[in-house]
Amino acid sequence: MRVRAPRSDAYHQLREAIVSGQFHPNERLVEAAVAQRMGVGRTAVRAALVRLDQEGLVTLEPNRGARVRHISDREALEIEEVRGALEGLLARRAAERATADDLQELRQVISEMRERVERGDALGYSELNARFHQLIWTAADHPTAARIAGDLKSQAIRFQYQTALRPGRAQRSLHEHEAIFNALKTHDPDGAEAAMRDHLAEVIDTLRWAIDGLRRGERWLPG
Amino acid sequence: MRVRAPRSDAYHQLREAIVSGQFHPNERLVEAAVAQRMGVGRTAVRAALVRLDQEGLVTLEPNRGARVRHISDREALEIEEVRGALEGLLARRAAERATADDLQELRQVISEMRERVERGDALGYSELNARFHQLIWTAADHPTAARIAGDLKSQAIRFQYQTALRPGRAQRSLHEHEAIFNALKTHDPDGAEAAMRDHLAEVIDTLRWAIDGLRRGERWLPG
DNA sequence: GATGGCTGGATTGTCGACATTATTGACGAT
DNA sequence: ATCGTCAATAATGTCGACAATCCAGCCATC
Repeated sequence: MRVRAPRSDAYHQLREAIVSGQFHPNERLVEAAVAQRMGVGRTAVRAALVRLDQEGLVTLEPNRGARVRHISDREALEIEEVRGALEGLLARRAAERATADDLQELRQVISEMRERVERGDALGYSELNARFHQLIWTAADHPTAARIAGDLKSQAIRFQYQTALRPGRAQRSLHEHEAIFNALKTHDPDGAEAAMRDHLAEVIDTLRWAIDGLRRGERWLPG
Repeated sequence: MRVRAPRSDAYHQLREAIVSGQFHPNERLVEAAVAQRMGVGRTAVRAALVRLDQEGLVTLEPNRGARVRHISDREALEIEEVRGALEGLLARRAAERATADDLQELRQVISEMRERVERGDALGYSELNARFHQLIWTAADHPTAARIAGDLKSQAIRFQYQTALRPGRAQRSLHEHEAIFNALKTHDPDGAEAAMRDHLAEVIDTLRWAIDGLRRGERWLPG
């Protein structure tokens, strides 16, 4: 088995840079500049841009180059809706086929989440949140749904803080996750899907609120 | 407004060729050959292949070139499951916001479908089926979900005959579509989603059956 | 006969050069 | 001042050539 080149390849490097926010939305990505910055040829950058365009992280206009894709508020909500539908499916499947090991790991994550909430560590909670969902994807064993859900998550990443850091959100989120876990534990597909959909519906509501708030000029971020 | 170049571009041409079955699954796509066939340069073909790879119609292995992606039976089922989830969402939204015009068009399609079923025109029915779903996407006004559902449909196209031409399938399919339409007509989101999910679940069952049948050597296609 | 390395042909990957296309800013006419 | 024209510049799009890689068939060896 061959170990893949760590991350010298342009696609992963550029993808990481975009997802981690090193480029602003709508920022232009000039091929030559990007190529130099990552120490690869322009050819590789071009290929990466095409992929990222198809993936929705970049927009590519003929003869006008590439920009980091700007996700509108409306689109962010759409993305979360689709994620809700997909994660519902994944939760259902996970409830059907989760192994004892899967459940054990999930239990652990839940308990760590509880801890983080108690000490008010919203960022740590957010990481565990991601981990929780990923464990479900693994248990569900449904590559098609998982791949699409992953792509969507990357696109919406810019909005995650607007929900995660909302005061009081973590507590409710924890309850929702516990409900999901309980359904998985008892291998209850309908329950798991319903709990997951409830959860994502809450996220969407929170996001909608946050967006409306921002639009009205409200400021709630620390600092 | 600018009219886009009809289809001289490699991506659309190649995509069309693959979706319409001019290349077999697993067939190798040699860049030079494809380029010549479509009268474009190798560069354009390369770009097209990268896009199609990301889109799931082609697999691209480093240094080993491109092949038409072979969708396994298992994956076809997965794709239909995801489509079910997405189309459920779309149906829900369509029920919420379908205009009188949308409903009028849908009514028309349904009545043509009825006609086709009566005269046993399975292929004509299949076309109307596609049209029906597309009208729902339009009414739902949800670009994100519609785009993804469209991509999935392209991937699974090879399997559509295995359900559509199954004897007796058309009648039941018609009933299911009528149920969906009734829910849309009364602006009943829950009902529309449920009806759509039932419909896709039936499709999946049929597909599962067809696959098992083929595996046992059964032949049911005309000719 | 099976195994393992070698070689030639075919194919993909990359680079640099150049053509094509947008964009910017200056300049002059109205 | 405003608009349109036009040249200068910067970036993208395309091509051909070459390097790197893979693969099939051949041959020597056991």
